[in-house]
Amino acid sequence: MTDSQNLGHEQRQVRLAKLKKLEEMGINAYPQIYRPTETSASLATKYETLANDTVTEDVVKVAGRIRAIRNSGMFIDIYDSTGKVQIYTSKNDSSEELLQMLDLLDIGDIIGVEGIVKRTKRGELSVSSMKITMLAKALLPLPEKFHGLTDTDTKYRQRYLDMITNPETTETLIKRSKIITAIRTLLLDQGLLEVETPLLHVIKGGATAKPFITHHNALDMDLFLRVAPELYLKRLIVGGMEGVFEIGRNFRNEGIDTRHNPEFTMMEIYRQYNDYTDMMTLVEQIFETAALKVNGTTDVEIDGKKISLKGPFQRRTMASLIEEYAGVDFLSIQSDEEARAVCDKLGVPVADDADWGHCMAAVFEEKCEQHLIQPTHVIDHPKSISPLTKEHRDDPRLVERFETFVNTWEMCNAYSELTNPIDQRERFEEQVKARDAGDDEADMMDEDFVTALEHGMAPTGGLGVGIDRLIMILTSNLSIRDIIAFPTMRKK
RNA sequence: GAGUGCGUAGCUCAGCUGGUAGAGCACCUGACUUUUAAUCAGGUGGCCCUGGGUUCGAAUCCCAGCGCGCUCACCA
Repeated sequence: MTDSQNLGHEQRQVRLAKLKKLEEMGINAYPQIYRPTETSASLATKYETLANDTVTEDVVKVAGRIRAIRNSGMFIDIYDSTGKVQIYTSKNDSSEELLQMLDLLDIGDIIGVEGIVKRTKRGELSVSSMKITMLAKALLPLPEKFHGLTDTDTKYRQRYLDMITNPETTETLIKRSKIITAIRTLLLDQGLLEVETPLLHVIKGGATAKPFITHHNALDMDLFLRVAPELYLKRLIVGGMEGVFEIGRNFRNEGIDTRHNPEFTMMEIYRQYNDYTDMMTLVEQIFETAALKVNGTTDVEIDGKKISLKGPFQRRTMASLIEEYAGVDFLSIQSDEEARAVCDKLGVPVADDADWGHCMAAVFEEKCEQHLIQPTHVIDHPKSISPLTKEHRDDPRLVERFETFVNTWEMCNAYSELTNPIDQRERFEEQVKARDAGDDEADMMDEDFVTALEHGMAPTGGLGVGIDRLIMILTSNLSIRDIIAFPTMRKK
């Protein structure tokens, strides 16, 4: 970046001069390796009982980034991944070499320090330096440490600066990693197999969403970045795998806001001889396990709302929620025309050719979602908005599907998977019709997938979990950009 | 995509109804073997986001653009 060369011009010049001086002293300011013997945390544990104003005889090596220099270098705070270590250097009894190095240090430098463990009069556990080794000379100044970095643009574009100056940013990213590990462990323990399926799709399918399109040169063929892994994971079930899951990125070419990033992390799970009720239980296990693992409790608070992730979650049919919040018994409506008239009366906008199912979904979104704060499985969706879902065993207008809502956000989407190839072909044909009519989010016909079903797929339960939103809930963050290390940004 | 707010030193922010740029931290010089956002004295540092316009004069007012936030639309 030519940008960085202009940044902090004056302060950069000062640091370059110090770097030059190090070179003249025969010091490599970016050495190959340094191996500390202790961390901030290990020192704190080992010397917990060391009394104030006490010097040990223990020589240790620590390393970290300089965050503060006080009293002309007498006290230096360095931070490693476990916390702070104070470095103490007395000018009175230090070598010429050490004092010279002291002069060349700046806030932001990464150094290694070999010295003796002591606790100062004021009670700060410290390393009394004998030798300071430059491990990485920083040429640019860090943001001010008291306020930290607050400019959102810089936080997202230069996340490392955000991490260095705002510990909660790092904590959130660590939690993110732990949540995913906890879920992965749970699923592996249940005997599921973690698999990988293509990100480059020849046919867009598995979700109603606008895709990113890219091009393969050698094949001279357009490809879609996947909007969902669903259709490939099901092929693995057809092939005989008992249960599979994939945690990975989906790409959807849609708007960016506090809950949407163009690439986001989705987890999908498929298990033979399960239906959607089994998937509800699995959702509860996943949420509870992740919460307990990273927070030690199933209680969370987000946006001032207290939420309990302890299962079982309430199950509510979409129809019953509509009845409660909109006062309409949608199941008694017989025709598309009547459904559109009801929407009109409720002030819910729908397309002129919207069918009964689309109307029902629209009313649910407008009138019900906003009330779903505590975890709720919304079950039994209309068929026409669910092209990959098995028909409901009690009502052919509905499907065996649920979406789990928390804090009004859709967290999960799950079905008794559609396995009937004849039915699946018809559903695809309806999607193609919608697509031809201008709905570029509708699915394409996937002949190869229908062929797979024609070979026979066992009854299967499937579940998709929006991992980013789960992480938002578990870390009490209201913006997806705060739980993704590098959110998508406009080119500067 | 629409509405709206913001953009001033490396960072965090002031800057009134227009009069030619400020603070704290950081940086430099010095003091103090003391600290915990160390302190004290002095100093350096600015394409006031970009481009137009109004005006004797614009960081300030107007228009357009760029970037970011928020809300809405689309969606998970």
